[in-house]
Amino acid sequence: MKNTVKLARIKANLTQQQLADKVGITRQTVSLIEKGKYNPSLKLCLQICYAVHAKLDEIFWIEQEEFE
Amino acid sequence: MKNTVKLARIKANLTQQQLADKVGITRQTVSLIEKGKYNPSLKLCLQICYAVHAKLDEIFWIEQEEFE
DNA sequence: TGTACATGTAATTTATATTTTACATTAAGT
DNA sequence: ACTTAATGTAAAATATAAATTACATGTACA
Repeated sequence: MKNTVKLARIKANLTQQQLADKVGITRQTVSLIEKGKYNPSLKLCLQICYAVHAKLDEIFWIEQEEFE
Repeated sequence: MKNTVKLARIKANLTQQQLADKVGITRQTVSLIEKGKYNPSLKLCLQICYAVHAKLDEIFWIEQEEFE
């Protein structure tokens, strides 16, 4: 699950730990999501969006051609 | 997890079963997602988007104020 | 009537996201 | 050198999404 969470997080000036705290998940989960190794739930995606002031498509959209 | 999947599905002229087949999930899962009783994975959200020709924010975005 | 389609939903099982605990690496500051 | 913050990652446990099976309702249509 490729995404731009890392970029958005840095733009929001947050460490993985700070983002994790804001969202209420663990730092490990943030790390794995940024690395594209997880398929996060919609709820989590939305919470990340709120934390970094972005919308879903900015961070999580993947064109169908490059999906999987 | 409120969303507009049902609307988008009907606009795309698909039954729950047809959408389920396109996405590769069961009809029950589609029903439960439409009813907001599931918290679908990002992968599933994207596949639904592709099937109904929409983007994530059109179907799954929830403003923070009305989140949960 | 009766049959088929579309949908809602419940119980159980299975797959997998996420947590927890833990250890490693790198870079910055002392 | 030493410490600390930030990050990557692995193994085992837990939580939960999703599948499976099954049954119920309403509607349209013969």
